[in-house]
Amino acid sequence: MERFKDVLKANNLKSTHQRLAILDCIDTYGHIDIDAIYDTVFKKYPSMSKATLYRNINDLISFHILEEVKLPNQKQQYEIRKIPHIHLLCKNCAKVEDFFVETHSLMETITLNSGFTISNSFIVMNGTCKECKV
Amino acid sequence: MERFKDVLKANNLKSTHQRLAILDCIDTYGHIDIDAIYDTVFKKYPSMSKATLYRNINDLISFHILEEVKLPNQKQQYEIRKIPHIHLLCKNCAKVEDFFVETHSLMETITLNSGFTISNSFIVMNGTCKECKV
DNA sequence: TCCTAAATAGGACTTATTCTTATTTAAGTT
DNA sequence: AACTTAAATAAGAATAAGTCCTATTTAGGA
Repeated sequence: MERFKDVLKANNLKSTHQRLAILDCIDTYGHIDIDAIYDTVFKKYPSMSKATLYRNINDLISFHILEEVKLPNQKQQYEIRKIPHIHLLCKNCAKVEDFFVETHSLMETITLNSGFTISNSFIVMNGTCKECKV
Repeated sequence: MERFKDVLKANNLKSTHQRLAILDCIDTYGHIDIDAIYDTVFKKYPSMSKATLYRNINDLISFHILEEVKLPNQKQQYEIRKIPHIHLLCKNCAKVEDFFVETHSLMETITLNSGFTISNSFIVMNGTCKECKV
């Protein structure tokens, strides 16, 4: 929790209960959509309005504290910003797993052949996780 | 246009004017969001309702004739389904470019190290296109 | 403890999407 | 070419998602 206070302070944002609860919730779940955040935080702060949630999500994204996670055929999810990584999505159980892998050579190939200067990438791999395999 | 009639027929879907206009529009633009599709098709068929557009987009996706294109910080776009490819998004001019590149070795690395069985991937590279570079 | 800019609550408002039903149409059959 | 019918559409109601407004509250520095 303290780490989020520091992050907020570093961005001149006040550490309100709502904000901390939102960050804590997203951190706990790893990847979560807006309704699930609302349900979770609402249990702790029943007075919190949806407007507050939406506003905070948007603010935290623009301060690069949160990041969108866009998965195929799913509602948008959110995660705490961390070291660049890709997402593995299990088609069976819908679990989302972070995975750290070097993508430089792929980016280089693309840069060389496309003329694009690539700064960052968003990669989702769709498949079946260990647990769901027979 | 004939090719779309064939695709629809192969899926037992009727070739309505609206459907063909939607497919033609998406094909022309390459990547386009729902409002832009509406504006374009509406010019040709002012009687078309939004419900028809939404219904068709969803149906065409479930028949794998269309695919979602989810880009960072943007409204969802749609494209005609084609050979697997990745998307290059220019941060400057917002242009979306299709790019064909071999991703097997990356997928293999991930499979080996994660235990996931990967079936397909969604890759977006964010950067600056040729034309927007100085 | 005081002060003030920032943040929240709550509801109004707007935009996005889906649902419902009467009407129309594509396309196969005669 | 007319007939038939299941599929598709139009139009608007209904619902869901997201933003805006403003009076009140609060975090956090002095």
